[in-house]
Amino acid sequence: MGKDNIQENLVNKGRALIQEKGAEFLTARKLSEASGYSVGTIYNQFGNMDNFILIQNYLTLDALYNRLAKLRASGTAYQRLNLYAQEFIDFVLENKNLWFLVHNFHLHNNNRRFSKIYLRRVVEITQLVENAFKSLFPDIPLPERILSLQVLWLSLFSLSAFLTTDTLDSFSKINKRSLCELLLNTYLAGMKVLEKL
Amino acid sequence: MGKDNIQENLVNKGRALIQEKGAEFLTARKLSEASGYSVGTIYNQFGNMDNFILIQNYLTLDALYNRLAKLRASGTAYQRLNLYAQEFIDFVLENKNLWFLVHNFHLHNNNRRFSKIYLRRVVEITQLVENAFKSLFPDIPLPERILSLQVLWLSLFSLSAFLTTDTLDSFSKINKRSLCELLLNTYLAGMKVLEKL
DNA sequence: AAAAAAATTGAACAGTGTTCATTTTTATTA
DNA sequence: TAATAAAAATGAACACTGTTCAATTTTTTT
Repeated sequence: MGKDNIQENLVNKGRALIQEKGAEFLTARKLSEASGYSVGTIYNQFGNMDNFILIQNYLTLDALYNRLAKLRASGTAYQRLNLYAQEFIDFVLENKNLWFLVHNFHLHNNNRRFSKIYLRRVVEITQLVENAFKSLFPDIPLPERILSLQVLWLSLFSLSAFLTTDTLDSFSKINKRSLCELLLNTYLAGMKVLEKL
Repeated sequence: MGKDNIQENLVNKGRALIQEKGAEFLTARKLSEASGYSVGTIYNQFGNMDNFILIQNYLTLDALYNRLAKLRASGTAYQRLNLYAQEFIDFVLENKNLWFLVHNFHLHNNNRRFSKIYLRRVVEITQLVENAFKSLFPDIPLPERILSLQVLWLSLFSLSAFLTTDTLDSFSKINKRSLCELLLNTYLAGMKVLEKL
């Protein structure tokens, strides 16, 4: 098949496959057929399928970061945190299959760690929110503020896995969007109280 | 191999395998070798491996429920909620591989739903906590209280996936136990505030 | 003891990720 | 340009999945 930018072609084609048909559809052979490159070429480019998925997840986190970063200067700190949450939920719902893969992979990956390549993105997103946190909770010392932030962000992150599937449909008729918003608002209210103690 | 209670033998042997060697180790052939029964016998008993895993997860949730139910009558409502959380965290940390499988499966299952067989257990655990909630937040109307409860429980549930792996080690030096406890206490403090509005 | 029914088996099928000798393409040299 | 060397692309083959089902073994009934 075509000569230049094999890696880019494969990444784009694979991304389209995931978005259209779901993360489970992505196999080396299916990607080979869909892209026109041989299975061997995929392995020459990425080493193994885990690395390929890692790149996809990096791109997904990158896209999320860019969406959130746009809101960097909007409203008060409290408004901004709510806008971040809204945007986060929108992003996840718009990219269910990609987001499913992010959750899916970090659970299945052999070493079960955030890979360095996308740990950086996770940290960057955390720092984005930390700026809003700093204004909102000036009285909480930095270490504890970071801790509270990490707990909130990880809670929303892990809870968002449920947004990508219909797992919850049989458990509760709860609206998925309000699920995350209720967590955020209740948690922030709690922080505000605990701040003053 | 032996005649009676094939199903029970397979479930027990499989459970030991998961606990000792991890969920990834459990395959039809490995279970066959370890148990002495043929692969075909496994399929005669369970139909497919998904059903086998479903039974394992049911047993895990059953064990969790029993651990929590013991605390049913202890302390004040607030104390009890903290005891529930403590016990929940202990259980997860003591049964990492089994709990990993619970999370793992509901994400990978084809239909991506809580199966009926263990949805009931999840609901039962929820009701256990709802009793403590009722005492703690008498002023919140039932529908909203249920909602808040489901959000908290699902947050802790999804967050607990991180307790089963070392995924977080590169993200934060945060103690995993305090992770869950901070979520609980901050969320409860927030509910207490929002209750009075 | 013979026949019928039930239970157990494991080779075989289609799928997965992955490897690597072979082929093809590209770049370099004469 | 032709011959040679280096690099890149290939896909059959390997070891592993879950799953099936004709053939075997065991148990039950007659």
